[in-house]
This record gives sequence, structure tokens and C-alpha cells, in this order.
Amino acid sequence: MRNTINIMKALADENRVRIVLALARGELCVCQITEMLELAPSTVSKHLSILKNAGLIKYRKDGRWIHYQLDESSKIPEVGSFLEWIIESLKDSEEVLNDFEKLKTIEKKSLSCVPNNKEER
Amino acid sequence: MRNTINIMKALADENRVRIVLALARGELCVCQITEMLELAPSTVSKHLSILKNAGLIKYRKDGRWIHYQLDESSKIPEVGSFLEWIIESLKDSEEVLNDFEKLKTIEKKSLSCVPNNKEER
DNA sequence: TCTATATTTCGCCACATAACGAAATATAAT
DNA sequence: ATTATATTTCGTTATGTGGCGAAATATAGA
Repeated sequence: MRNTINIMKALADENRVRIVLALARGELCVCQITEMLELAPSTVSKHLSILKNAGLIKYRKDGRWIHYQLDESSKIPEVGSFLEWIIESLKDSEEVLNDFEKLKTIEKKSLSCVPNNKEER
Repeated sequence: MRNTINIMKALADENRVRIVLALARGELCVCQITEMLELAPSTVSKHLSILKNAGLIKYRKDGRWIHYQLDESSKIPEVGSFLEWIIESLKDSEEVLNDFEKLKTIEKKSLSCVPNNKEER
């Protein structure tokens, strides 16, 4: 039950829900999430920490950049089916579609973490 | 999205999760829920109110008694599938099984709301 | 090494929340 | 009508939470 409560608590915040739905679209760097949410980097870092501790997301480092993705094969059994549920529930919601549009713009920008920007360096 | 966040917030509390799982077993009266949770009646009332406002439960009055049940055909679309998910996730958890045992004892007691007790009056 | 940048951690603050007891409300019994 | 009982609402308190800026940590570049 602790696992389930942790998942519920992790998702009891709109910004964290938005992060999860954005990650459902594909892996993102902290800086992209920060720009999408328009929050302080420290706030975003705290949100990501909560999601990670609930077993919902995982990360990989790439130099100074940290990329997060949904942990669909989490060692916590409930996570997989829960992510299916919430993504299905919200995939067409207005806020999520707005975030997707925003992410398209963010991905076009020359953020330092963007792969093609990196390759040109 | 508002609906989903409300559901997440409603379930971000262990006692409210326990209520939902107890109601999955069948309709209960406030007094039974209160005795199961071992909380003040006013606290239980507030928890039930939150669950009701999230669209997860509904009630019927029977004189002074109020019986609550899960609202599986809630007008909020996400509720049905969400309840399926959480019941499936927690049906075998220790805390929930303990509550079921407790409820068996409570149902044997002559609480004022118990139907056969009422019939004998 | 020093400087720059990305991210996390820490400390603080305003607001939210769960618990309780008291009061209010609703219903039944006498 | 008064008394009893079940439940809800209100007010208070202690604890939790989301946001921010500052400091710390991690990595890259000059």
C-alpha cells in the first residue's frame, strides 16, 4: 500500500502530472521541463525527485545534462498499469496538448542539451 | 485534467484509500467506517466529503443513517477505470485485508445501522 | 586553475491539509 | 415538546507541501 500512496501523492500536483504526460511523449532534459513549466529550476528539481522516489521516472546523465524518462518497467509493480491509466486519461486534455505545442517550440530552440546542437560543437 | 487531479488528491491519503477499498467490498454506513478507521466522526465525515466531491463515492440516507458506496458509474469519466486500477492494485495488501477482518467483526456487532438489528426493532 | 553552466540541496515562507473537539443540523423516540 | 442519536460543519492546531532564491555540487571549457 505504501507504494500506491506514494504514487497518489506524487501525482496530487498538477505540475508533476504535466511532467509525466510530457515524458510520455519522450525523454526530456531537466532544462526542457523547466522551460515548459516556467518554474524555478530548484522547484522542477524537487518535483522530479518526488516522481523518481515514487518509482515513476528514471534518469541518465549526459555530462552536465540529465535526461528523464518514464520508468515503465519500474521495479514497483503498480507503476506500469498506473502510467497506462493516467496517460490514457489525460492524453487529450487541453493542458497537455498545450504543453506538447510548447515542447515543439522548445525542441526547436538551441538549448544546450539538444542533440544536434551538441553534435555541432 | 481537473478531474484527474482531484482524484489523485482524494487518494493521496491512506485513510481515504482504506475507505475506498472497504467500500469495494460493499456499501457501508458512516458509523462502520468510523469504527474501522478508529478516527473521530468529524474526521471521517470530512474524508467522505472529499471522496464524494471527487466523484468517487455516492450516498443514500436511511433515517439518521447514511450509507456510502463506490460510484462506479460516476458522471466523471475517469472514475470507473481508476477504481478498477486501485482495487486491483491493493486488494491483497496487508492493510486492506486487516480492514476486511475488522469489518467482519464490526458487522457482527449490533450497530444501530445494521439491517437485522433494525428489523427487530 | 579559474570560469561557466546545469542541476540539486537547503532554508524560508505562505498556503494546504489531517486530526480533534465543539457546535450545528437532521432524524427518531418518548 | 424534549431528549437521544447520527452526521456534518466549524474553528483550532500541528504538520505537510509548493514556490522561490541562495548555496552547494557536478561537469565542461578556457
